[in-house]
Amino acid sequence: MKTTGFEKEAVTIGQRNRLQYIILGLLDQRPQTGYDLTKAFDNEIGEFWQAQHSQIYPLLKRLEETGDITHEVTVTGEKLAKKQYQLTPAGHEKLVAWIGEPSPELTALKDEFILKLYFIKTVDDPRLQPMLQEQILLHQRQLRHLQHRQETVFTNQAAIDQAYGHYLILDHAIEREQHYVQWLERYLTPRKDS
Amino acid sequence: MKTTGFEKEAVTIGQRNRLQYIILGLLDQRPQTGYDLTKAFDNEIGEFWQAQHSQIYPLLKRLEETGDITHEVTVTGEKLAKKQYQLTPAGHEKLVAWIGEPSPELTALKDEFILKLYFIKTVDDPRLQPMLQEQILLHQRQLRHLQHRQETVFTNQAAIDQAYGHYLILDHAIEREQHYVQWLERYLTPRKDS
DNA sequence: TAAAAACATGTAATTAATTACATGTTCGAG
DNA sequence: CTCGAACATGTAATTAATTACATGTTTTTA
Repeated sequence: MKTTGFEKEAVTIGQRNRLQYIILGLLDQRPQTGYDLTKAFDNEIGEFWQAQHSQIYPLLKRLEETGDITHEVTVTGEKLAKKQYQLTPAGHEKLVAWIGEPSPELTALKDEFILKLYFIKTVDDPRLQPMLQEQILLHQRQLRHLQHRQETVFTNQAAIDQAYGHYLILDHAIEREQHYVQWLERYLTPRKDS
Repeated sequence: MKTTGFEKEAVTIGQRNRLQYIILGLLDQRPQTGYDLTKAFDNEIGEFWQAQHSQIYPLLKRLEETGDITHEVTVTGEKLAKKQYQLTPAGHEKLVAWIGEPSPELTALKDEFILKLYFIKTVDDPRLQPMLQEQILLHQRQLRHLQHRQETVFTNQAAIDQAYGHYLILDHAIEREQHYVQWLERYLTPRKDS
């Protein structure tokens, strides 16, 4: 691959760019604009992946160049032009291929609290208990948020059957937060009543 | 901050650069070389943060410029010069300040398997069960690895007392993997005996 | 009806992080 | 004594991701 001299002409997308697959997956559900895709990260996708519009718009352009998506312009009102993107057959294949690939990598979790904990050397460090308390509040809040999402999104069995994967990951996230809180509470020393 | 004209002269390190604190924290334990720090990511730190030497060496240079660390050169054998880095009082303060700050952000977990699951729409999708099986093997392996680490690193109470935070995060990681495997197994449909 | 919020789309600058390039030394095993 | 593994330190190129800059339209609400 180093001797052909053609590599620079190819529109290449980094192998580890997983955002592109999220975009393909979202567009597989229905045609959407860049704005719509951006909004999706405020809602369900936001629970497990983050992206801003400044990353999405350029990527849409690249995906169109690689032939994975196309767009058509629709005009709302007098002059506001929206670009509705949709998958091409090639884009759909690419999505299916990605889902079918093995996922042999462990999550690279980058939890700042865990990082700080590592540098707490002794059980009686006065910073430990306040840190645990802060994290309990944080994760209890996240747990309530996730439970609320589950209650509002999956109100009946039909909703679960139509978006089973989404149901699974929300269920997984809820359990993860429950266990996180339980773990934190186990190491929290109750404060004395004064 | 936008009108002084002096900003460009300051050596600034991005606010979210948490690798610098890992380096400060590791150097707080004992003076070390860039190579030693890199090795630390192959071992315990590697469980929850990743960095290559190509990121570490330039950062050591910047931390020295900002006055957080200093180094002295020691020669091994005939001519191999090692740079032993150590914290300055300013660097120590910076580490302490960071640990003392609140950590109000949730982990941005970027789990490719979870991402793929989101796009599985129905319970009878033939890709689902193989995906669950693959992840069970992956997380069982990780669980065994973590348990082995715990058994070898924390062989007695004294070891726990000296590195309590490390003990906590290893304990946390083990429980997280246990729950992950349990969760996966719950959705795994047993294969029929043929 | 005026203002604010939401809709809509982009680029620029910077930083973080990975992969590849590049070089040389020391130590231990065979 | 030689060869390979581990020690040791850097830079370059690329990609990913965030924050800031930049502009304009439509809809809702006060």
